[in-house]
Amino acid sequence: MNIENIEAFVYVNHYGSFNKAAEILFLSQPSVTARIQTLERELDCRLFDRLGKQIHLTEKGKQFLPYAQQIMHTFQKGKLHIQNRTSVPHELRIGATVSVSNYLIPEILPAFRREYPQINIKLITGTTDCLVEKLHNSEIDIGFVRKVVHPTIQSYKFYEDPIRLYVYEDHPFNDSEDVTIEEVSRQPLVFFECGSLDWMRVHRAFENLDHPPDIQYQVDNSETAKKLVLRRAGICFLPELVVRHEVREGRLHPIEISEVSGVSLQTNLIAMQGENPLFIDSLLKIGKTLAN
DNA sequence: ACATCAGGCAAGGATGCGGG
DNA sequence: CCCGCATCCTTGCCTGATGT
Repeated sequence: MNIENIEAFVYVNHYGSFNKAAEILFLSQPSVTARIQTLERELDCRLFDRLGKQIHLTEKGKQFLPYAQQIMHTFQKGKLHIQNRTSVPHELRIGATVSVSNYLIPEILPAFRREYPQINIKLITGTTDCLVEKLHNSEIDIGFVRKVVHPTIQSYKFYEDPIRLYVYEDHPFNDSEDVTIEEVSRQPLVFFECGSLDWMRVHRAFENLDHPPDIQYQVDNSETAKKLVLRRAGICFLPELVVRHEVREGRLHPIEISEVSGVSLQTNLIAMQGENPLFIDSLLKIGKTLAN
């Protein structure tokens, strides 16, 4: 058995391309082909279906993949363990937006540390643009940001946070069946402005009305917005993560508004192309558990 | 010295896509 | 529909490193 062949298999599957995997592994593409073929000979089965330009995992490939990932994972952990005894501890520098830092990071990092107890984590908070720049300057290894499209950056959908209207404990909307955007517009509103494209849908919901919404406070900080609602200064559209504890304690209540149903705030995990794939895989797995 | 193996280069076949 | 081009993977051959 050869760890390099398994590594090639994991990377080819991850990138869906022999070429891309070769680039990442600093090999020529024929070498990757050779590694996959060697592994296929060793396992006595085809791992990929080559359908013209596209490749797909075969059934056997799908069955083998979790074992291959496990081997890679264990190897990486072992390597880190040995390295940590002789060199400085490994550090992972994570960049995150303020809201991710406040609400997602505390949920993610304990689980991540359980997987990589040897890794020290450094958290850097900033805006999406600022974090993208830091990633390019190698000041951070990975980032949790809003949507980013850039040729040298790999972006993964990490977490989708539904946006709902939240009201305080004894607000009249708690007893209403179907609250309309028209009724919302007549209530004192706290407007949390986060600048994301998805957020524009909340704006547009008010545009069709014949009068403007009663926005009494416009704030750029979700924590401030939430506290204003808790102090009954108004009601507010907020991402679910921001108010999770208050909803659990019964201090805030979500109200479904059909005009803005399905609106959510997307958090993406970004890294430079091909870097830190194992950490990314682990974090994406942790991200999936958050959604449940 | 020879065998073996990994990896690179170049050529070739297959496929996808856009334009005429 | 056909053609040209780009892209992707495979194959054959060569080279260099390493083991026997």
